[in-house]
Amino acid sequence: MTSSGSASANLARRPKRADARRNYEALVSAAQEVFAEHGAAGSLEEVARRAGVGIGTLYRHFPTRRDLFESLYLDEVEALGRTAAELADQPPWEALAGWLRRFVEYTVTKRALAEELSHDSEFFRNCRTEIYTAGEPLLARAQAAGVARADVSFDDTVRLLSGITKVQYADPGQLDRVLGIALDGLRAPGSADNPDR
Amino acid sequence: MTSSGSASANLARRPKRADARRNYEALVSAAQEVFAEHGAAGSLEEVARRAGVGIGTLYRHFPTRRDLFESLYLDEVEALGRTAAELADQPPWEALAGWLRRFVEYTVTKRALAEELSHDSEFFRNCRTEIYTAGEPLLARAQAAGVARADVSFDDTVRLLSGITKVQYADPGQLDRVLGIALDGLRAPGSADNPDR
DNA sequence: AACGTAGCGGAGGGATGCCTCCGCTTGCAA
DNA sequence: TTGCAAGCGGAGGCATCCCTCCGCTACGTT
Repeated sequence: MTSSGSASANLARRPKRADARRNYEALVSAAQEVFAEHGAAGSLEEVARRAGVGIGTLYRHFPTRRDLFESLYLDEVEALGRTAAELADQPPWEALAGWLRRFVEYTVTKRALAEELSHDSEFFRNCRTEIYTAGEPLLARAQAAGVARADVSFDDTVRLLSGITKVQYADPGQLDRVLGIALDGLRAPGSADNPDR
Repeated sequence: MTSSGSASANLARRPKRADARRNYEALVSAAQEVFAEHGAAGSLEEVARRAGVGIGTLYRHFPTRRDLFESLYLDEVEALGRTAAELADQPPWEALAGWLRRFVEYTVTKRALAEELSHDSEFFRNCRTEIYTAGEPLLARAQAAGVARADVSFDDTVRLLSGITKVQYADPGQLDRVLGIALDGLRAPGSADNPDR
């Protein structure tokens, strides 16, 4: 199972022997660190090093770089889908804004995903689909309710937010401010209940 | 002259012998291509290859990677300064928006700059300063005139726009739309003359 | 306690990048 | 035309990364 994958598949891949699972987990979190720091081009040897594990071990668990990416992101992408479901009973704008905030919060530590999202691998095409399935209705609903501007596609939105995740900020507050600007730009011109500004 | 540099310095560096100047120019434009494609980590050997020049030649003209960056960006950063001056007689919002659009247009083909702008080298600190000197007053003026929201710093603005330059777009129209959203978010809530939406 | 095997680590070959060094080439001044 | 310094190219040493392979280790089972 190397390309299509859904949640259960990811779980099923977790190895069973105790030491193996320990290493697997160490690798995943080392990889998150490394890719967050250096982007998708981060070195696999550094990942192994940081996980305190031989390079051979990394390659047995993740025969290709892509396998490693999959394990990193599949869970999170699905969580994004769940978040969308949970937000369904919020008012349209709050639902959209909440989901987008979650989107940024998620990818900001994982620039590699955003980086890769435009690339053309089967796996990432699936991730894209899953994300779009989750988020697009939220935008549509907000637009239908007249609280999000109508001349914007979900794709536009994702790219805008992806960009936001890609730069470094002086402090978390700045990210919040910048994100606030973007969300505000997304808002329909007349739409009222202006919260905090 | 490897660190501080202003316009004339950059011009002065241009070599005089005909073949040398030819190579220098080929290198600069090859470097623009390569860094636009691969980001700041692009390979110098690829630059030399693409310029049709030996690697030794590259290193004589640009002893360090940074020297190469300087030559690429100094001119452009200064052009950004000049643009700010030219826009000074426009209404506050148009001046700000125009400059920011120019900023994006400029960096979008040169992600490397945005990438490096946060790093801590003397040269890029100078670029930053120059950019801030050019743009900050435009924001201040727009804020004073009540057409740009007041709770935003110029630094916030630059990061937002830097982010926008960092993702790939399906077509130029999309970049325009996304940029439009961002600029709209930057706008003061009540500010009237809504142009195109 | 003993054993079979899943799992481990890292040596090492191939590729690529960085940068230096030095013998050859060539533009141009006289 | 000639001479020579400025300029050129690329071989090669060093570092890093990718990925494979194989002898050793130790987990969990019986």
